[in-house]
Amino acid sequence: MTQDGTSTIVGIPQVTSAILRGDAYAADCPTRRLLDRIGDKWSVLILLLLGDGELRFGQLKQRIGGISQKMLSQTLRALERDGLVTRHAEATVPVTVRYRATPLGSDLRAALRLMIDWAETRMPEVQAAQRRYDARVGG
Amino acid sequence: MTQDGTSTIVGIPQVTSAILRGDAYAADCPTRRLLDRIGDKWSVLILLLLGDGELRFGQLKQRIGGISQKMLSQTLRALERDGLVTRHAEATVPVTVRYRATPLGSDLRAALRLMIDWAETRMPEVQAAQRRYDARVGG
DNA sequence: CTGTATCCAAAGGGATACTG
DNA sequence: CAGTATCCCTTTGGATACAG
Repeated sequence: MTQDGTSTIVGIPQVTSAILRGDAYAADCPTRRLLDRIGDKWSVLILLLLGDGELRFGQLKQRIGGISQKMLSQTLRALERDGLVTRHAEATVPVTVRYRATPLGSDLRAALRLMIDWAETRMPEVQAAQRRYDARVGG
Repeated sequence: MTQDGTSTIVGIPQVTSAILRGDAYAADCPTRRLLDRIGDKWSVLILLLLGDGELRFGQLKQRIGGISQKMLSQTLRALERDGLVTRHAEATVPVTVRYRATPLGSDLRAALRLMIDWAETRMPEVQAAQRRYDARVGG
């Protein structure tokens, strides 16, 4: 901890160890950037879907309601760059592209599942809390 | 599955069961909205910090590098509304406010920890993948 | 200390058109 | 089919000022 109350962490800052030490999270922490990407709206859904095996671009697009071609393409490229999915293009006419999760991506998917399961099972409690809050604020 | 290829799910759509059925995720699925909020950049960090016990507004602000007063305030209110954190204001001068995670919030925090731990331990692999990707695309 | 309100710049992301 | 490029509107979020 430096004198101004923030910590300067070299190498790969570990957010959890920063917590244990009582340090501040560096704003430019690589782990935080990665966290932003993997917690991303579309990344979560794509990884979840790719747990079932290979899927084609169009299949992903169809099954993720509301995603635009641009965002799907963009997110897939980011996932590929991070080593979370692989892309295989077959030279058919028209071209066939298949995406699948890498072992690294599958591992992340397992962690994300927990978050998704939480959201699904706890949704009623969240909605009840919202109603209570709104009633309290509104009244 | 309706004829246009999308599914209309009533009540609380379950994304995982939608996957198992091969249905599309509804774009307006409440679970997806909740997922967006809990995967949010700031929510994750706040919940992580509140696992240690109570923290004051200023302490949170100090320990989360780069968060603005506006976003901290805004995110805390959203978390409170969802029943994930509680807010206790003491009528001191100036006022003292303490936040802590609810049981529901703590439970979510456990799930988020897995995601964070993944990010921290797998970061080297992700960075290696990025270098490989950039080399392949650049070259 | 813990907020809220406002302004405004920057980023996100949809729609559309086009290509191998 | 599976993208890329562009336009442009919308949302996000920081900075600042102000208040209980």
